[in-house]
Amino acid sequence: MGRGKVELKRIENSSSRQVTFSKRRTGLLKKAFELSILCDAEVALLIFSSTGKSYQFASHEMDRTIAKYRNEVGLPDTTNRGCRTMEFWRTEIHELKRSADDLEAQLRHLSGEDLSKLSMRELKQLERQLRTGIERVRSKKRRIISEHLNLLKRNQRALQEENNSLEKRVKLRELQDDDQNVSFLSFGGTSCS
Amino acid sequence: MGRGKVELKRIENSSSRQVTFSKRRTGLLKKAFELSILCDAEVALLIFSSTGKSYQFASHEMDRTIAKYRNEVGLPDTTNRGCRTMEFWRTEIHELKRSADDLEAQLRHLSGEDLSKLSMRELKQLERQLRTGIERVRSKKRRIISEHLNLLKRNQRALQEENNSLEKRVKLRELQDDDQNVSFLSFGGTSCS
DNA sequence: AGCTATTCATAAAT
DNA sequence: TATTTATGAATAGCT
Repeated sequence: MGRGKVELKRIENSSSRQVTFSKRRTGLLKKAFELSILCDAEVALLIFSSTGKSYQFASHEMDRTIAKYRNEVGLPDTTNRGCRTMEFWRTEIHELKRSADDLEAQLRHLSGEDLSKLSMRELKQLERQLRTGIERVRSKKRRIISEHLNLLKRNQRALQEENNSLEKRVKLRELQDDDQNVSFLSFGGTSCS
Repeated sequence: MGRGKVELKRIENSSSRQVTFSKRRTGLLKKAFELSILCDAEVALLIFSSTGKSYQFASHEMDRTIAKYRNEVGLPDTTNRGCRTMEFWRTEIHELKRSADDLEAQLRHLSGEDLSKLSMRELKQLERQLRTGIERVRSKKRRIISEHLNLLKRNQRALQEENNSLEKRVKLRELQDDDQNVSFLSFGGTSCS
């Protein structure tokens, strides 16, 4: 943004670098903040300028977020002792419960319940979502039915063919019987088993 | 950015929130990266979605940056651990996550995803549920629209009445003015302000 | 620091 | 989810 693209490499001019650092740092911190608010996310951001000055943002307790990171990455968390750990788990569980509640609310909405607090726009989104869902379900059903039909047809064809061949054999047999009968009648041949 | 401003508050619609989270997270990580390159800064960024998924960026070794932060903030870090109740919390969390997964699966089904394992009977149930849902949503929409219409009509009627009364007053005033003009012309009455 | 001309990011819709 | 489009934001280069 600005008057021309910028190549992604260290800005050599030191004062430009400083100015850009200042502007972009502000922008980055703002965006981190916005993400945490808009999307209910937990965000921690640490920035050190090349001259060593430090800037941070943390949507929650910084240590907590770092602990979470450590936990995620695998290493046991080095920040705290027992009691705080417990607090950590408690929060963790609380959040999981909250997100479960959220999921349940979504489910209710998709079932057409609890609609009273939704705006027109949200209702429209919901309807679109439901329409997409129903269309997919129907399409899946059609596929299943058509597969089933194909199967039946194939079976039918096979049965038909079997029928034909049996019929031929029967006719053949009848012809043979006739022949034998003829033989029998004509020459008094032996009986067949 | 995008089609309209966005209020800085948690996005209530969960799927919008998810989409926005995904987009903004990407943007934020990119900007963090650019800042570190362009300005030769040390940047660490931790992001956790509200459902607990984790994303990070670190221009240098993450632990190094975190240690730098701790040093900056004052508290040197401790490497202590050891709660035996931890196993309990772990289980607790595991169960919560499982039930959340369950809810998510249901949601996916209602959105027409992951249908491959469902039987015909289940698909039919799903379709019925979706139909019910969509019908309820539509009915809610109709109610809102009709209420809105009524409101507009009432307003319109009120405005019309106000118009009528204003019109009357204007006519009255015109009549009075005419009278005064007549008076003025006939008897040289004083001017009005 | 301010000021634009531009490029970017992204909310909605598809 | 990916793409597209319409718009609001961020910011590079100047002053």
